[in-house]
Amino acid sequence: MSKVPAIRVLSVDDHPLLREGVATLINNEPDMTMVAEAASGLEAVQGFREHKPDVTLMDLRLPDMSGIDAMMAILREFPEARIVMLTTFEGDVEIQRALEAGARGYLLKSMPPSDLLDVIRQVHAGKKRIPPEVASQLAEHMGDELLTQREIEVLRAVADGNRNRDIAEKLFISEETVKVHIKHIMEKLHASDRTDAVAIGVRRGIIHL
Amino acid sequence: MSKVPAIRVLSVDDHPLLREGVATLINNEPDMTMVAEAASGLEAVQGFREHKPDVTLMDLRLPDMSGIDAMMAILREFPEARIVMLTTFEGDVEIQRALEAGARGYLLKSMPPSDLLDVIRQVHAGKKRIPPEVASQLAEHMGDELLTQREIEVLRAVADGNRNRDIAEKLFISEETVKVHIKHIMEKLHASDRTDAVAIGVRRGIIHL
DNA sequence: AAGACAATCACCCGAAAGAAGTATTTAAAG
DNA sequence: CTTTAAATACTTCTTTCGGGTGATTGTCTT
Repeated sequence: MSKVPAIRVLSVDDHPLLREGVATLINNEPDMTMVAEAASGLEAVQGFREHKPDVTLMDLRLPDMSGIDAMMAILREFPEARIVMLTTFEGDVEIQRALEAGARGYLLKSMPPSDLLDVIRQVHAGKKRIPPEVASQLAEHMGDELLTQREIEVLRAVADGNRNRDIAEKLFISEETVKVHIKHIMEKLHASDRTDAVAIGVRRGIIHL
Repeated sequence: MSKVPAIRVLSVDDHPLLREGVATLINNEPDMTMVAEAASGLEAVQGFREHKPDVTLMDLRLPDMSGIDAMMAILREFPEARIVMLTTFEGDVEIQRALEAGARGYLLKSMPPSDLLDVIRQVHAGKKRIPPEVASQLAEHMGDELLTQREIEVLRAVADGNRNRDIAEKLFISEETVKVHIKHIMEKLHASDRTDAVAIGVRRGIIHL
């Protein structure tokens, strides 16, 4: 019989226990093997360089940089890298950003391990896999306009408790312009006021507290 | 030589991979054994009734109820239960509530597994263990006055994007009273306005989005 | 070149929010 | 039985916010 080489996996997560769980799961599968672990974005890039895993499982929030940034760093160097996000539920914007940046899959830590194995195999075979829970969350806000970079800056400043006048000073624009930005933000997010806008922005992963 | 009975552990977390990691870690220790797992608060209570574990590891956010509520439910029935919170970082208020409600320890998922084992042994021996990272976070807001239940209700309503008038209607009080509550909230949280109050409330674990 | 969009600024106006003070009622704590 | 704390309510005053309308500039796309 012909022996197929095992799928070599890299796990990136700042929770040792989670990595341990992934390692146990992976190494119990005959056709998979865990080749490395990383607890931060930098470690992830180094680990990828060193081991060239077939599939990388990447958490979204890491101590040094976001998982998306870490993924982009890897993809710049290895465009054919197969990376799957594995995270607790985040807003639809995070999901979208991850997929646009080149993630081959998006898994939730609450999913059954069998789904995880399934997606790893599919991604290794060159496919993309987005589970229905994630896809439907994504579809929820399909038509919605995205905030511009400037609007996100303003929203962050609002979330920090700044008045319009303070935001104007910090961004070197007039208070009137700030108001226009906030008006657009509230329209795009369907928010009733600035506080609601911040809450929605956080829920959807547009900003972080 | 006398054989000491192993420490029997129950793990409560809605992430299967995390539970798997805990199980692997525990079962690799000669003096510990994993007797059950639970993915929700209800399962946790049932699992405790059935197995009477020596130490219970409990996540803070579960699908059906908060980990603190689940812990309180268990403690009502078994006051001598030894429960340790094991979670990602939450606000100081969550930590305080957990400890006041009877948690014997508070661990972060980002800590090294050896710390976890250490705390389990200490708690099993009847001690309480709060790691320094957690303790210092707790000390940060030691002098601060806590929000009253009513104030938390109002803050939740603010976070939902309600105007003062709407809050007044929903809580069956006058708009003036709502203003007084919000003034007190902002003073206690050192917030510059209602939006800041919501942001701080979320960061400190007083409310959730 | 035309059109679309993002970012900028201005002026007006009414609605809301926030600051400060006073006061009553009830409930808990001493 | 006081004292304290929480929740309630009202008045006055100032500041801030948010809606509407309109305009300019630069960039990018078609």
